[in-house]
Amino acid sequence: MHNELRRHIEEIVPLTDNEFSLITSHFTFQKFKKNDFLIHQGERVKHTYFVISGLLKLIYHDESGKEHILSFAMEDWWETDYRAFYTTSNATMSLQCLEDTEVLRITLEDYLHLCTILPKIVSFFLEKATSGHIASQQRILSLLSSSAQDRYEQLLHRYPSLFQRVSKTLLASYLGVSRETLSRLTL
Amino acid sequence: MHNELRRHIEEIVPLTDNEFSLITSHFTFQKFKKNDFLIHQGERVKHTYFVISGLLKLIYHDESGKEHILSFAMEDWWETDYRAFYTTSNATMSLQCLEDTEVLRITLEDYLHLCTILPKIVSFFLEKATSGHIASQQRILSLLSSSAQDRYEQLLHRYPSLFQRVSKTLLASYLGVSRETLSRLTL
DNA sequence: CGCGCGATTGAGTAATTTCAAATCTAGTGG
DNA sequence: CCACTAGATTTGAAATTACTCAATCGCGCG
Repeated sequence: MHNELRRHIEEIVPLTDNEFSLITSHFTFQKFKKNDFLIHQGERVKHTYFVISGLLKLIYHDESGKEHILSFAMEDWWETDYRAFYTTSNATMSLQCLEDTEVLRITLEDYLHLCTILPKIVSFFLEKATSGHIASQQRILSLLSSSAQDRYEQLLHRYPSLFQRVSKTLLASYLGVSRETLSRLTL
Repeated sequence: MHNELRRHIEEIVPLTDNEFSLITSHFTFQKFKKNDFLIHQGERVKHTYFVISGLLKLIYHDESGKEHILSFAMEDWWETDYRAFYTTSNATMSLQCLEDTEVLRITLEDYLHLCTILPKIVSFFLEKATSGHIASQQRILSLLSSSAQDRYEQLLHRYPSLFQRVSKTLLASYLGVSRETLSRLTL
């Protein structure tokens, strides 16, 4: 069950068996059922999660109770409320399962410890943080400059499997439009 | 003129004089006039820029010619078209001066070289990439869940100096609304 | 067969955009 | 000191777009 993690890390930095067991010793395996919460808005965020299988949504409930989707997290994705995780504070978002999901989780303490004893993993995390930053910028760009129509097409082109795995209602709240508006788009 | 960079890096990782001169040898100082372009949409992106003084805007011109502002970059900020920079490809955005601006620039080659010979700088860049990622997520969150009104207040609360330094038109295109709409908001 | 969930459709309402005109402001030269 | 201009901001009004609320449709499952 750790093989996915090794393959994933080795796409960026090669590892010896010893290094990899050093890594796995910092992670804990955990299983969740559909609809379970990994992170609850308002509560302390202790972990970052690496998704082995399944699907998560990172969501924010605004004052009026409406749900906004910041991101989906599927196989090989890292997800958490990063702001809360790195500052050891309370979550402004929730992280919830859309399917039964298996993850590896790591605490901030273990994350920092791992970076100390295995410096090359820092390069890996840098690569991940960078690509995450780039992806977020692209998302901002599309929110600012593209119509809901175009954003929908971009999303489905990039992650075709989402169309199969999640409801239109959820896609709408990722795109930032009401489900009725999404429904009226002509593909 | 490199002192700003040293102070900035040492907020995250301490440096010896030798280490710092190693760093500066990888950067080049450059001055720009107001309205100059550091990056032109469509052209190759060779550098990441550290802003010593002045103010930049990272913008995207859509098909209809409308300008969208992804980010402002002021003193101590790092900015570039990151996607294009890391993949050595052409810019989808432009980076332009709103004021006379002084920067230190580094190429991807020098960036990677520096990471090799000075591993502790990787931790610094990781910290920057992480906080950049978090900031982008917060921006997405506010685009999805807050009214233009609230976003405007959040922006001015977070960066009060922007109100002095840039026109309302630019703030509007950062917030994702027309300048007329911004003008009609009651503060 | 009927229930329940998600998706769609309709109609009225609210918010934003667009285009145009008017106003304000800072800097310039007489 | 004042008039003038260029650029930025504000205001007005029509047109577009998206939202909300409600009703209907479609489909899988007990």
